[in-house]
Amino acid sequence: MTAVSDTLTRSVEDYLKAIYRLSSDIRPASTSEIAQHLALAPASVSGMIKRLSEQGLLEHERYRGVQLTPEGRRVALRMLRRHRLIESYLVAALGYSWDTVHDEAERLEHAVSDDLVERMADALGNPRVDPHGDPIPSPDGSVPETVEVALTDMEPGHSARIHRVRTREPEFLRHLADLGLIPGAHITLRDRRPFLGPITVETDQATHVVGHELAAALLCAEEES
Amino acid sequence: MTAVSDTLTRSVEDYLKAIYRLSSDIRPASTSEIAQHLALAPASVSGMIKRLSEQGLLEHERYRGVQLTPEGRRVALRMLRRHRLIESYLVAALGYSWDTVHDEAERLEHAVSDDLVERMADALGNPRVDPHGDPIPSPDGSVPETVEVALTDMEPGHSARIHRVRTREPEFLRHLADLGLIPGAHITLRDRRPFLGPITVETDQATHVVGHELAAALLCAEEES
DNA sequence: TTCTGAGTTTAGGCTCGCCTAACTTATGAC
DNA sequence: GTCATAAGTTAGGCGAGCCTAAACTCAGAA
Ligand SMILES: [Mn+2]
Ligand SMILES: [Mn+2]
Ligand SMILES: [Mn+2]
Ligand SMILES: [Mn+2]
Repeated sequence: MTAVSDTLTRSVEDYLKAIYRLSSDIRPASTSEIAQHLALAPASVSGMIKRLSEQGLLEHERYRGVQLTPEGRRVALRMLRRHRLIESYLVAALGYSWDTVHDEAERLEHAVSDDLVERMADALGNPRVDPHGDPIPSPDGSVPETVEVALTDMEPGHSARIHRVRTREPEFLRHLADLGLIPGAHITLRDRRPFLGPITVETDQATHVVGHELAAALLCAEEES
Repeated sequence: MTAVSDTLTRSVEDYLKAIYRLSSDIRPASTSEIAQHLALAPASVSGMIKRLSEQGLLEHERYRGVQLTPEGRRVALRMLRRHRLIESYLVAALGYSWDTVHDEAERLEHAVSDDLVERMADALGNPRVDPHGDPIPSPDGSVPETVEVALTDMEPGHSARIHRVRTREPEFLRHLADLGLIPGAHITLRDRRPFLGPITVETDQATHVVGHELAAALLCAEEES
């Protein structure tokens, strides 16, 4: 029983996670995208792609990009579960703040055993989302689907609950927390200026005018007003 | 501020830990000892020794062995603190048993940040020994000295408290726990047969006749009877 | 005092994972 | 339809970290 996942290096695990994020059923991930995401030279990525497709972890169409095989996806989701549970555990059990957990999890995800991950999950009561609102894949690799809309795509006057925050930058995360724009917060879109202009959003505590980029990072579930 | 410890690989950290264990002020660690301890070929160890002595982490006298420099010792003690605190945390916070924590700690020690280690220490109230009774070096690298004697070196009739258990083998550890021979246990040596013969030891619960090897793994602090 | 064998080192080879430089392919502007 | 250019691939190199095989060192036995 030498499962593929027993022999994977840290690099390989991070490649597969990156490709999972960057590709979809309809769109492969390009070499340069992957290189950018992992801060590597495109040539290095080409080399790794060759190895991983020979190992059956991804499908490569030359000059077109890559997609994960079912096996590759399995590994990616396993890493994602680890990463997000570790983040959750650090926040809930060790007093970390949501802007500092990512780097720690990025390393620990490769070092923990399945046993440890499940113990952390149990200790937390098997949470379904991590501190940033990202869904935690189940051990069998299923990811709960949710209907989410970016704050930039909502209509003025509509209300919603913030589900998820799409950034890992500590400064950005601290700023969002300062504004009360965190997962679970109830908000109403008050105004939206055209041409990527500022957005006025009301929380239960205050009203903020924020930039388009910030608003685009907030994924929300719309609610009846 | 590029401290040496920022650029060390997992391998290097494990080498330094091994050399810390195998050498003393009066006795260097030999190539073959290190190779044995890390399950590597002696030739591989020779190569690494060359690199590490060039980096100033150890002193090498050709054909004689190695000793840590102060810098090398600093790194080794930092790893030992990590290892033992991780073991302690896994047992105290996540329900691990003392026979299963070692392998997990052996990997995690290389992945955790100083911040995380100190958070775990705080969560546990800064313990001074790990689940096996091994002392946890302080952040500044000092190790509490204790007077310990192996059960095999005690005189019949004398009483003691078990301080420390010198093994990492899960089966051995489970057996010791079954017999109640764990750190903190109060014991009295009843009989000691010559020529590495069996040893009769009495705990507060029962009396056991154990082999010499087992008794040699129990480090005790003698008490007045 | 020589010799021999255990222990140590060197030499050479391998994979992984990265790099830069040079080349190849696909694409879309014309 | 050509062709410039962006994107992708190949070629070659390097360090880390391991290996085996061969050469060397040294201490103790003869
Ligand atoms: Mn990672
Ligand atoms: Mn997250
Ligand atoms: Mn280790
Ligand atoms: Mn221990």
